[in-house]
Amino acid sequence: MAASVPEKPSLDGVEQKWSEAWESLGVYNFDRSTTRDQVYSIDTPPPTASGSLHIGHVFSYTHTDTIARYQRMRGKNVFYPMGWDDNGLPTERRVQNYYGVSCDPSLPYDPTFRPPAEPPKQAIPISRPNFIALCDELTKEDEKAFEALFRRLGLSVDWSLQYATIDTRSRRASQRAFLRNLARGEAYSQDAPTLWDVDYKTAVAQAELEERERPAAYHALAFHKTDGSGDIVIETTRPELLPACVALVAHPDDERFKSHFNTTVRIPLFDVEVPVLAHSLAQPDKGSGVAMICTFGDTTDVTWWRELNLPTRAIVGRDGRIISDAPTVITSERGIANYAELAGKSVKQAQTRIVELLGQSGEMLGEPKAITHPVKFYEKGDRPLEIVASRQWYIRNGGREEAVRAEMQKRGRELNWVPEFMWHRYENWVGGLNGDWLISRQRFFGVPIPLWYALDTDGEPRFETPLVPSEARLPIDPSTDVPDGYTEDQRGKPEGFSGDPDIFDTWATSSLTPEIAGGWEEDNDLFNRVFPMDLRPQGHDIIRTWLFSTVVRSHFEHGSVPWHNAALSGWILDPDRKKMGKSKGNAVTPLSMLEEHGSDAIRYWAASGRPGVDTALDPAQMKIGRKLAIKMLNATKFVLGILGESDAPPISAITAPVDQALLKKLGVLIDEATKAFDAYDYARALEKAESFFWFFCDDYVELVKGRAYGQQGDAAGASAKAALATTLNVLQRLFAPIVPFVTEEIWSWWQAGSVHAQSWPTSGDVSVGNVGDLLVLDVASNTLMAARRAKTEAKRSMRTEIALMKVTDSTARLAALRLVEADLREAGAITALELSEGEFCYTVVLADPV
RNA sequence: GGGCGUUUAGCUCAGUUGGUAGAGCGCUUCCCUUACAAGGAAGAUGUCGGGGGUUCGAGUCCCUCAACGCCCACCA
Repeated sequence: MAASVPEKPSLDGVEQKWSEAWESLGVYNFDRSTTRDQVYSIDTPPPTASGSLHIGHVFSYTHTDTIARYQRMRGKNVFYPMGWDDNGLPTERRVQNYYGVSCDPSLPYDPTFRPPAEPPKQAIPISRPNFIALCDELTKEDEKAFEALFRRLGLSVDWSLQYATIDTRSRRASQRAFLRNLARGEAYSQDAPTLWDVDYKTAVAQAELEERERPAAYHALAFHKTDGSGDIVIETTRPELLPACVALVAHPDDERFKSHFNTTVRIPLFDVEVPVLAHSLAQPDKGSGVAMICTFGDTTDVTWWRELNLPTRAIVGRDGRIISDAPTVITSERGIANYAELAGKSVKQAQTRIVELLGQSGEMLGEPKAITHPVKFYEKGDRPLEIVASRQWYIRNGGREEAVRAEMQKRGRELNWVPEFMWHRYENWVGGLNGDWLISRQRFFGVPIPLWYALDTDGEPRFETPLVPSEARLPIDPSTDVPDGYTEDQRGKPEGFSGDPDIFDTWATSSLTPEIAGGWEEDNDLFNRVFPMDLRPQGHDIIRTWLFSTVVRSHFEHGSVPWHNAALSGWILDPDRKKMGKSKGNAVTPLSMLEEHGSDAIRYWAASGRPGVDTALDPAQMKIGRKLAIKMLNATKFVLGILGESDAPPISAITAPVDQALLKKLGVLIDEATKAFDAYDYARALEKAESFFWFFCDDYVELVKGRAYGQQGDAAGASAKAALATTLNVLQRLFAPIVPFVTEEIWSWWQAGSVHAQSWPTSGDVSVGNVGDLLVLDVASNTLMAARRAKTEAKRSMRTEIALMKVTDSTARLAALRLVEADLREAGAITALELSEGEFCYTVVLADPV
């Protein structure tokens, strides 16, 4: 078809022009009529809706998009949905502030409730369903902004395939999956010591921990032996837990303490008698070699408590304060008085006070020795975690059963990890689990645990036999919905029922993204066409959470891995090589970068980052991307100008040796790019295509333009034109996954349809038979370069004529040179040519200045 | 303490069955060449982290050490 090239090609406005065209043409629509083997399905990460997108999102989502576009061109029907993670604490906090409301799950649903126009000073308590409705409303706005940015970035998502992790479909899937876990015995509740955030007042899972170096101090405390034979001195960083002490412990082989085992001592200040016990976890080289076990100071205490069958004497409440009632074992007068000094104080205040008391009583030896040590925090929290006993729901994940752990590790090995070494992180994590997956949270905004409990005659819940809704009723909210066989007026009454007040942790729902996006049990026809999915792209920091939990759910529900490939993206580093934190003031908004450099340039930068490799935020790389896009505009315009109005000759017209060589080189490029994309290495594909493209522009086009204009006759011209047209066409397709806007623009100048709907080229497409010698191209390039060098070194214009070129080279290379001699002559690289065999050497004589 | 990754030109990084060190940026010099001056051409630049080994030959394979980064671990 005749080309229609703009007078002055430009990148201005291509993002808007083409993203609108793609939407209206439905270029990226998923076609649900195809079978599983024709589908390529992607479990897109749902970004957190209440944050803001940062450049890291742009980076990693671009990687996925290049794969999606490649697979689409390979003829796959790409299932590329978008989710929004609007479920969880960030949204909860935002909604509270934005509307001036607070969630009270004990309140009934009010269908007429509307928040006031201005948030009131005093937060309005509302029911959980009302609260969720507001969360839904507010996150919709954020999601629109995110979608606009992703569209501008050129993500080839099918925007009709959207979900939010709090929407009805997700809540239903989350509750359904849980009820099935419950029915099969994979989910259970247990009253047990749990890591607890005292500010959020919720239990926290192992996967959500992080350690922070905090100042602390060793306090040396003397425990008097009850037999009067002296003292045992322990060192502790948490003297305030003395009333919760249930034993001392030392290593069984520690000679210093062997004689003390199974004797008793009295706790300083409180006079409670506790035993001295032996356990192999006690470390002789730590502190004084003997530790006090409290319920509970840290996770080791929990292990000791469980394995040594110790009693529970909890003193830290869920608000992080010392509870008012002293353990009943404290009976001495001073013990009761000392406890009263601590009751109601925060842990920190209690520590200050107890150190004073210990000083007065003389039971602390010397001054506290300041240290810093790692302390466990909830990753979103501000105060150290406490350990409190509470009833929580768990899903088995291998943390307590070797057999389940082995199954999870086997699933990990079934995945193709990109890059491969990321698998070690999974293996490491699963191998190090020390408890099952805690899924319940004492928060409001999230998917409610879909259970009620029958109340006995005393009004106490029967936790062992929860009341379970039928799947047909889902999603339910037990705070307002009523179990079958009961009426609302029985809520909270003896012999009545109560709803489980808790919600699922956000990972308990997002571990089901393949099921939610794929329409599991809602649209099984669709689900069977997309599951198990082909690709899970995600950050390597959430292997232990999102990736692992998704594997756990899929393993139990479907008996398979949830996807076949897991591609882990790297971090964006700021120019100081530090991980770019959202709190860092230097964070540039993605939109401003897209506006400044253009979407293709940003994508080029992103695609230059190898899979899984941390990459610096580098504006220089973006500028190169923009330069490439502009070069593509200009080169296309030029080549189309050479090709003229009539159709380009077919590939069979390619007869000139240099053209045959070009096609051969092009075939090699196609194979390399294909192999790279198949291995999820978009960066390598780009690198290869880019270097070919610059060679094509700088050398090949320069070399053959004269012949293509017809200066060596029609047949020779047709050969050049066919090679130019074929190569241009192929290059546009090869670049399409990386820089979709400029390729669509230049494709539209001379081809019908969207370039993104074209097939991926194969080396077979460009084969001209077993001909073409790459040596011809190499020699031609060398000759062109020798001519340019001579002009540059003589500080002469590139228009300067070459009077004579003497070439000494091998027989084969001289033969190759003769095959492009005419083209070189027309390109101005030679006029007179002298050839001789020998050591490689070019001598160039320039014409005299005019 | 365990695991993983990184270490190649001033900077950012390629280097895939072991075979004479690469790209881009930056730098120097030159050129308005009717596709491109927000461009083009050419040039300079490296004990490939250290040490040892295998080999005719090692940036590439093996051992070892070091630095940096990340993950994990029972952190009294």
